[in-house]
Amino acid sequence: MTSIRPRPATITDIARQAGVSTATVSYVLNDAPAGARIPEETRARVRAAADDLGYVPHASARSLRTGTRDLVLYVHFDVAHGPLASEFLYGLARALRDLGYTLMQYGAEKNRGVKAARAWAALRPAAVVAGDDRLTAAGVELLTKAGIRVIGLGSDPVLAKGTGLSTLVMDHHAIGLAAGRHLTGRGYRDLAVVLPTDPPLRVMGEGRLSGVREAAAEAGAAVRVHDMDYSPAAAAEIVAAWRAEGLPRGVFGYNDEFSGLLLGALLDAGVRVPDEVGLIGADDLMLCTMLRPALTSVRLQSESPQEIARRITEAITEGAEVHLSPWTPHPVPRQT
Amino acid sequence: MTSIRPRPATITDIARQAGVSTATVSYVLNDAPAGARIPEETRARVRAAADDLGYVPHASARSLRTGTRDLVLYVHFDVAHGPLASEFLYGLARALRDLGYTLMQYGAEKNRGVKAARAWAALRPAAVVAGDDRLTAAGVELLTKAGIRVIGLGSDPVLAKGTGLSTLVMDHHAIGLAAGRHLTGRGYRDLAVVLPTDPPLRVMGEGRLSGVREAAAEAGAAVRVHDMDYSPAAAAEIVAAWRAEGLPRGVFGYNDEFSGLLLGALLDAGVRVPDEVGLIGADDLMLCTMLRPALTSVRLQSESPQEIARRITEAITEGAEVHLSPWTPHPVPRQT
DNA sequence: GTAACTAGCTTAAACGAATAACCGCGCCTG
DNA sequence: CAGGCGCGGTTATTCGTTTAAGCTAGTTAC
Repeated sequence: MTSIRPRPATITDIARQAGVSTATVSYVLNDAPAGARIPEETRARVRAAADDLGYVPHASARSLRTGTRDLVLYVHFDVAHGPLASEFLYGLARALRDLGYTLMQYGAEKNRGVKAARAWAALRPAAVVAGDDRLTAAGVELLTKAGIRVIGLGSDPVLAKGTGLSTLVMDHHAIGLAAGRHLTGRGYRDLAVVLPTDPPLRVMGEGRLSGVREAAAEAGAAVRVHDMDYSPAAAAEIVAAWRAEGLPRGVFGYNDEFSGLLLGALLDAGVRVPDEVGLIGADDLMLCTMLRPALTSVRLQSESPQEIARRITEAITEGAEVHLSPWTPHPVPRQT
Repeated sequence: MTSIRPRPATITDIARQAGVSTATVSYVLNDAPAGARIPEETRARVRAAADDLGYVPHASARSLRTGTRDLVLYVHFDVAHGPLASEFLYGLARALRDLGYTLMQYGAEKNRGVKAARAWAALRPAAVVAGDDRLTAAGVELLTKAGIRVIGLGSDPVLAKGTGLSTLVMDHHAIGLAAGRHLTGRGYRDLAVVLPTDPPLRVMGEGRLSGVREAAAEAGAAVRVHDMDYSPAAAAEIVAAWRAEGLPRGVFGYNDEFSGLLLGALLDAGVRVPDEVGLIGADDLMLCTMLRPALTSVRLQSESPQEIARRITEAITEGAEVHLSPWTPHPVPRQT
């Protein structure tokens, strides 16, 4: 097999075909002011050759020469694949593109800290957005020293202040507070909260729990806490425990999916929802409208992606630390 | 603000600090055979300098020089955000990395055809995996001419044969066949199938429908078809129509999420599931175990990501057309 | 005494693109 | 007729890296 591996056309190829120098080609193709004196006839010849050869500029050769970085790396955590995260990412990508940046998702590496940071830095992005579970101080320092802005997803803005690390967080306390107030607002004084065992989720769960605790304190309600992994069996176990020790009146199930599992287990145990136990999730997934009774949830309304993208580019161009928390929670009451 | 924008260290910086030439640095850092005669003492000096400066090689400068492409672009379709797609992608990324490639997701562009192809080609990937809704013949040709392999997600392998386009498809007919046989196997002879209105989903839905039709033909069953968009209202409308014209005995709801909506609407209408209407979804999401009655579903078992990655690299290195269909459907019976 | 060899490097040329600086020619002006 | 200038480009350098080819001082062989 002597298949000639096709080579992408370069400006040199165009120059040869159009009978000009590569400089001329570059000036024409970029409409560069320095090459303003090139007559239309030559321009046309160059453009025809480029078209004919199917020329596409070599992005990294260009950025090597100009020293510009337009890549923003998004290292998603394992949990970031719901419709909520997906839509956020999509909007952000579009907004960043409109500002001249290219957002790429890069999620293969399980490794974290300096090792991961080196892999990211090799790509010379302008910024990297990464889950805080991937970041270590040494890793952040390596990136920062290389002129790469780091935006920690879920990192604590208070801790980050002054370290050069920017943050993009969901205010989990506020989510828990909204959920808790919804429950206490219904008159429930005996609350239960589910805390996922999966480590990245657990951190968020603890933030949400503290919000529920605040709401409970306001209303003089009690709060029970239950570890749960994401499985029907775990949900059944918790419900069994409730049967034994007495049902809670209001439950915050961490999010819609954990709440969905709990709801199934409650119904299996013959518990009447919401007459005996009220339930609220979070994320307001379509799932809520599939369940019967339909699940009450805390919706997270995001700021406009344009605004978030603008702030991120601010961090890039001005080297500023930005701290974003673009989601506002509000409860969506349904049947539970 | 005279913040000196930090510049990543280069081999030139290391060379200066270690008092050697850049060639030596390169030889040492790459353990190159050509530089085998460099004594340990010099090596140590170079490595110390590299460490000290926090050196990370510039991936695109390197690949510019060596002419190697190790990037695989994955242009996800809008629908690719379920746990199924997520897990597949994750495994693929890891497997490709182990083979020396870097998988990146690049999903911002709504545009398709030649315009999108140009954007992808600018990044000089070794291959691009893209939804067939993003591909046009002209776009594929542009990429192929630039030596970039194209793998169409969901493209028809029969049509692609000989065009140079590789394919990675889900066998929707087989999914529909499995679902249909499950329903006819329960003795149902009056079937209904839901067809999403969203264009990318619709194409898959049609494939699944043809599978159900085959199963129905085998058993002498009738098949009704209903358009549905992904909303509770659309589900309620279909159920209302069924009430009017007579309930189907067995329903294939396209996937778990559409089936979940249907289930909710059926229960709202007082229909007993599965006594009056049997229901099966597809994807076997955790959602199935949250619903009551728990949703029967068609699970898609994927081949090992290593094998898929190997085939993809085969397409890259040998320029071969590969046609993959790594998912096998089998029904998971639950309560519906 | 010199050719041959080795150790330990360095020099220089690429890769694809951008761009500052220059160059030859024709024409006009003083 | 020298000098200047506009036109239509070209030359050369650079970005960070790799790598083939060379170079020098010292050692060994004959």
